[in-house]
Amino acid sequence: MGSMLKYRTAPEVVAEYIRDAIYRNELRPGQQLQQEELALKFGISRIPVRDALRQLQGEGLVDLYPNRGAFVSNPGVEELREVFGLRILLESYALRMAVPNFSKAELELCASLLAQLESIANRADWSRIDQEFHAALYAPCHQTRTLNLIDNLRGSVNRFYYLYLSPESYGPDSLREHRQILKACQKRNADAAVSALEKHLRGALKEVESVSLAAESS
Amino acid sequence: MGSMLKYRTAPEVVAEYIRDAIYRNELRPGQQLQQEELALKFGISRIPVRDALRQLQGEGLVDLYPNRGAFVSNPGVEELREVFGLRILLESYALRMAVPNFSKAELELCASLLAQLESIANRADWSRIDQEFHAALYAPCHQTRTLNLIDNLRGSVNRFYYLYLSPESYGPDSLREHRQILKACQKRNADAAVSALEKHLRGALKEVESVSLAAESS
DNA sequence: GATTGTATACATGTATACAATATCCAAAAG
DNA sequence: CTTTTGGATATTGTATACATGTATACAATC
Repeated sequence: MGSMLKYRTAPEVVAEYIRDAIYRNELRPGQQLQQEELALKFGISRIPVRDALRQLQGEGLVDLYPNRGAFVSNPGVEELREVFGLRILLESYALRMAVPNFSKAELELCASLLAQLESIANRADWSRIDQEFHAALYAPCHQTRTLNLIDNLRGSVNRFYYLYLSPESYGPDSLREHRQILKACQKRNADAAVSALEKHLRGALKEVESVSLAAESS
Repeated sequence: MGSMLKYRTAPEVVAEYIRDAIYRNELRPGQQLQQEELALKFGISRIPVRDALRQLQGEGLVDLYPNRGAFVSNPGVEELREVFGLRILLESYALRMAVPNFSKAELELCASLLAQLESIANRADWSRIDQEFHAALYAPCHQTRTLNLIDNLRGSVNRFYYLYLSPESYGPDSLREHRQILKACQKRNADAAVSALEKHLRGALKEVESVSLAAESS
């Protein structure tokens, strides 16, 4: 990490709030984000809010239209398919590099996160821990730009996964695949790990597709 | 600004200028970008300049340090290797999807750009046409986010390729590989095209590595 | 002499004020 | 009745002014 200063600037605070709210589906796709409203909420002026929105645009979470405003990005089915294609490509790439590097501690972290997932019912916690589990899987590849890209891609589509689906519907399959991935990592079997991960992502895409298609035709 | 072409907003104009200057190595890696100076240059205030810098940060061309300023990004050898790894992954992916889709017109565009490359001596033109040739190769995959990612990755490292090397040194190899790629596309041979592209990129990485290592040890 | 503390200059961060643009709705024309 | 047009309103875009943080140079201390 660049600096150890926990020093957080106003635009970062605002960006983090909006990002989190989008992840939680508190802010819905297509919804407008008004500068004045956000400025009032944080007791600041619109300038740092604009900085935050620019940053989020770079992450693909927000679309900016000149003189019209900022909107939570709302990808169609085609774009979702494209992003999932990229995720499969990049997450497989990162996982394959990570497998030979896993330390004992890193494997235990994954196992611990998986254990937490096994005993979770509510949507918000599942989403957060799921994210952490995947991040822990890829982290040992030690490539910061790659990890950032993966984070962005996951962030821009994962919210659809949790938008309408209940943990009961996606939980069992997802958990089984998670266990397969981790077991393969423990055995240092990169091919098996990647193969299980791909199945996992293709399953997620199918769920998201059905939800998204239903939403578009309404 | 004197004659404001209505085709873009001020931040975009500034961002494009800086981006282009970085590509041309007019602005060197590590160099500071002062808001006031840029504002004066364009006859505007610092606010739209700040917007432009935020945008460029998202593209990875500029690093922003709070209360200290904006600097042209200056990746080390490790990061260059990482980005080239990502480029090989993503550009191969895009090219493989593009090959079956090439129209006659698209193939002719590539051929025309290649012909221009054959007869170019100066560095700046080579860089621009080379960029266009590669863009034309991947465009038929019709995946906008993928193409944007590739553009960003190319932009953040390609400038090092043209920083110290003379066209005489990289021209011949590069041209031969370009011809191989295009020929394979014309024959709809995706494997051959991707294989030639990978060789091309690995060669470029080697050149950049030697330049960058020399610069770091100085 | 080297290191630490302090003052000054300068660049960045942000608030306020104003300008430009888009949106909305009512009134008029077809 | 539909379409168009004009202006009122709201929101974004930008300039100016002020506040805050950082770096450089110099003084004080060990």
